[in-house]
Amino acid sequence: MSQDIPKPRGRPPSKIARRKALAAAYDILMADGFGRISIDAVAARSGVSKPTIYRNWANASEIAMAALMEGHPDLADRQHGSLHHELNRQIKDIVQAFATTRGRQIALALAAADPDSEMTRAFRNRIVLSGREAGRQLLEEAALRGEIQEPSDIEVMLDMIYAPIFYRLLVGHLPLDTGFAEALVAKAVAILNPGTTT
Amino acid sequence: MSQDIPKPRGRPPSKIARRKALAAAYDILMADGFGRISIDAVAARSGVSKPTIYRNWANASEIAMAALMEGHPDLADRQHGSLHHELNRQIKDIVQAFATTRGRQIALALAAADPDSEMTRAFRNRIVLSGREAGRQLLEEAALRGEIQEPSDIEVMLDMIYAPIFYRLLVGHLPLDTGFAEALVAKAVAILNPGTTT
Amino acid sequence: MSQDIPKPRGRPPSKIARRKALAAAYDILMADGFGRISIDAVAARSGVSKPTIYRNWANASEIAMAALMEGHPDLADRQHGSLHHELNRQIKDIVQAFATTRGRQIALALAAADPDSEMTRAFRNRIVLSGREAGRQLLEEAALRGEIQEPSDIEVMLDMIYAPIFYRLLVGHLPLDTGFAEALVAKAVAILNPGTTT
Amino acid sequence: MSQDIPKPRGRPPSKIARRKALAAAYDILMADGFGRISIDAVAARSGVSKPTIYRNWANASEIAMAALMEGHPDLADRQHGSLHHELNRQIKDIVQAFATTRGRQIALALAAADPDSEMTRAFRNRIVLSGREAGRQLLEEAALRGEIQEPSDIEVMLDMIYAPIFYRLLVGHLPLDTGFAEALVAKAVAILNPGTTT
DNA sequence: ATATAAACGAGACGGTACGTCCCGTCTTTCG
DNA sequence: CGAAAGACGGGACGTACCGTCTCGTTTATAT
Repeated sequence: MSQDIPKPRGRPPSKIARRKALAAAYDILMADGFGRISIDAVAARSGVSKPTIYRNWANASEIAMAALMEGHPDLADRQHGSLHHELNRQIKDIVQAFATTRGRQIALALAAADPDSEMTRAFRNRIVLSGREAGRQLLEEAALRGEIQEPSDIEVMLDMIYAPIFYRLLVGHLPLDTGFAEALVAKAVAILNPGTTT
Repeated sequence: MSQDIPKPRGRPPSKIARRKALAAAYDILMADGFGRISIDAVAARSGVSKPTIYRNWANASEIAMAALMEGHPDLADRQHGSLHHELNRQIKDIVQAFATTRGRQIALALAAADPDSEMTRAFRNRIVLSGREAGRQLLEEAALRGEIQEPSDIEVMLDMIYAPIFYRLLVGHLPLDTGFAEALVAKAVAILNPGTTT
Repeated sequence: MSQDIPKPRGRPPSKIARRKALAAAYDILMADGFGRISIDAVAARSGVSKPTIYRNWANASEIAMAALMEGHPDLADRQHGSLHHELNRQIKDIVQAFATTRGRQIALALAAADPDSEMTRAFRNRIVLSGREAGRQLLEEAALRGEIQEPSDIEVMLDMIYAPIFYRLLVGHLPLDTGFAEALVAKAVAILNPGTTT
Repeated sequence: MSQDIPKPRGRPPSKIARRKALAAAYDILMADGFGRISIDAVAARSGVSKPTIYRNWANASEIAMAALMEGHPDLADRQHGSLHHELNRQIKDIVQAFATTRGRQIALALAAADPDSEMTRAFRNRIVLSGREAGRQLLEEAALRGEIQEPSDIEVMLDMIYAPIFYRLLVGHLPLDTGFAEALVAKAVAILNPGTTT
């Protein structure tokens, strides 16, 4: 039961223009940082006109988020292994993905974005919360396997695992590295599996 | 042991101007939000001239952070009680302090600030990390009392306790309320005191 | 033999904005003088934005000169009569045109202008030197009629006739009036037609 | 013929400060031009404080004029010779003095100055009109010697001789050089001494 | 084929804010 | 007690982007 929209009359939106704008935005983000992105800069660098950019995105934050979402690595490729092992692998991946220029730009983009925007919600879900959701699955499966008890307050638990990554990235008081990732996972597993001593 | 700085020669900086500018900046933050603060707006609202503002702060972010630091509640007034009780009290205070317009502006200001600026470091230490440092003291004292073991990886532990507050504030996926604070503390104590079941 | 300029692509410059800015600049010149003109003042008075003004003129001097050129009376309407008569009429016209607020602003604008600017050259030719060029024609025609000899050093001769007007205007040591104009022409004719006694 | 002012009461103004300010102003004029002089710049370069400068001069134009008057060459050292010879010598001196950076700054200073200021009048008389007054003396003496007739309209005559120098300096349509000086003098003498053919 | 409609680039528009410079004044300390 | 030092309110500078708008052009569908 496909939707019955009559084919639009005029010239269709150019996907080439869209792609060129996104590529230029991404380049600017990597080269100069989120604070230097602007519609004018994207237009100048991409050769796409400002009105066309505004037809696709509402402001500079949105095109930045769109550029950061494009080609975002999917960290959800789960495999079989112990919870500790799987969580360790995932957290390390996320930490590595965020401990880059790109990660910093992601954090800045999220902070600057209009929290009520549709694009912001999509960005938040696709980039910031996707790892957290994958983590929820890991926990639920581990509980099904009987590896851990069904955790109470799972939302809080997930925040305690995934928030520190974002926190170190933004606050910058301590490094965001593999050692941190391992220690974080160890602590998390200690709560989930109270038998083990930290 | 007073420092032997020779008295400065010229007209001293006007503390009145400083105060007026900070007050205007604070008002703008509360009324319109961090994204709408600007040197022009602060100058217009305060009656303080733009050059004078620039003599005191380097840009709009800095005066915003300064305004948010001024009169910041000191959450470090420790008392005696069990770790759980004290931590609960402190986290609830912080959550209440941040679950306001002001808290949101603090998070935005920190995210937008130049991470290498002196003012940013001061802001981070005074506002974002001060609660975390007080928490470190609580943990260390509890260990001395034998209430908990000396926690390994204390930095990661502290991040797991304090990061989720900031995380919910910025990401906004779940509410930042008293229930959350209690659950957070319960989880933290469970790690620190492995005898108890979650 | 029309030029083959391809039609310009984008939105055409608004002639209304241009006109409004020039009118405001002219008003300021007449009311407050050249020393008080500024891009900010022109923008405020005209309702035209500063960037638009900068798109049309490089600085305050240029818009002042442009405003003074607009609607400048053409003093070159020659008629038939003796050299003395025609020169007298022309010099009197110029003196009258310059012995006003507008004349004073013209002198100030020329003195303050960047001497290498294109606009300055146009202004100089249209306003300051146009009378001098008309004078050159009068002299050449009088020589053709045999009324005077072909004057040697005609450039110096023209300077001697037209410089004193500008000189009195700027230096202000003596009035710029009709009597002066007549005496000036009498002297000039005396050089050109050496038969007559001064 | 000393004036009878009662001796001033307090500490006399520092002539050293005055001199340092004037020297700095002169340096700026020569190095950067009239358009770049400012009280701030003079204060910074001279080490003299702004209030002290304001005690001596009313604004930047005045200190510029004062600096240009200081050490101004006196072109009035008359000698004996024919009018043509003496006038030629003087005009050449003036042209040489004005055909320099300094000459251009003098013209700009005069154009920008408040025409009603006392300092402006002094500057005008000392710098711009002093040559003209010396020229008047040359003419009067030549008339006494019977070398020329007593010229009618001597003010206009003087303007015709001295205005073209200033005119070429400011308008810049033709060079200000020795050839011009000689042609100018030749024309002038031709009027004053109608016997000779131009 | 030929309208017609929509998206395109180019580019000017009014507007806001930037960060700097200089003005002329005022307040404080020093010699 | 005047000079020096230096901050003050004020105002203009020239630039960068904003988001909108008018153009003339191009590309597609519908007649």
